[in-house]
Amino acid sequence: MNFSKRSRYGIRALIDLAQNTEYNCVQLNEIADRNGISVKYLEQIFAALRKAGILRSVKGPQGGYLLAKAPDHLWISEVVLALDGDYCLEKEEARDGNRGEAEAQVVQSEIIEPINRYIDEFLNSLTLKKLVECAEQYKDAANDMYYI
Amino acid sequence: MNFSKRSRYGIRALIDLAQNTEYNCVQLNEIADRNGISVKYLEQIFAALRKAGILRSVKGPQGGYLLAKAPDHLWISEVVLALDGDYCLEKEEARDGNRGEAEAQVVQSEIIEPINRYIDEFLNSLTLKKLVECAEQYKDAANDMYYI
DNA sequence: AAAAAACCTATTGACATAGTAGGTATATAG
DNA sequence: CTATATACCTACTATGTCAATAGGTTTTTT
Repeated sequence: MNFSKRSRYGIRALIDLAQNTEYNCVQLNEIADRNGISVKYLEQIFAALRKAGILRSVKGPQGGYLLAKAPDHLWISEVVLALDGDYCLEKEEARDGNRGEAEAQVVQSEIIEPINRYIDEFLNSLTLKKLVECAEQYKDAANDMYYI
Repeated sequence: MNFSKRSRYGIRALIDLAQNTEYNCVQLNEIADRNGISVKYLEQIFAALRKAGILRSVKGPQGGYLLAKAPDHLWISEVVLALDGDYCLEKEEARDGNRGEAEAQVVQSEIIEPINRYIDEFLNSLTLKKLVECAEQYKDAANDMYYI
């Protein structure tokens, strides 16, 4: 049970991008560098985000990436879906016919489904904007530490 | 993001065991057979459950397995922990020093931790007894279908 | 003594993940 | 118009985990 690096890096990179864009695009290698992520790996991640309509890109010198949506209309569920495919836990089914069907059904309805529902609702209510605000708070707090 | 077969099979087998024990032990191969699970694989699963103090075993003819605890005192979190180790999502950390530390921290505190908390509380409040009751309800419902 | 059960350890095949490598295409700046 | 900076594309690889299989040994009952 885990969250892939792909999604984690993608989300971190989007937070970074949202913070550093000033109507202009931001270069992928800058983002990769600021976050300690392999450039080549982040390329693949951004390709998927672009295909999903989450990012827009500009080629050539001074090119880079832009958010295709406002951060408060970009849900984290979309991002995870674009990067990892369906994040729901796999359905539990008895192998053949009805041997152990009741038991499999119970695992499905009493464990898998409730967890799926929670994660789905949770990621569907979380926007990039929220995460960016948190990152700013965190940075402010870290800065304050220096001045005490 | 998924639940392992190991845990799924383990839980299903425990539901079966709880339903079929009558103060006597139940043979592993019967459980495996009833649930369409490989005997050899279930052996490994039961070995782990025994080491975790969830099952007791009796060797020799007429031997088999018994629950080591009452079903209403056996939490599903224990079972998953015994079979898969820690089921919490891995911690998100910036790779080196503080490059991207704020972003990594946000992923950790705003995504990973809330999901972990939910799953932990959920599995910690779910007992085997509850699952057995559900399985019985499900079987009754399936039986009723025949008589309509 | 034979058989039935648990118990133990090693091996395997398939697959996914995380990353690397080496290029091509396109737009801008000079 | 050429060099360069950027995105874009496809293939490959190393590692590890999961799900199972295989082939035994040990213990206890009958």
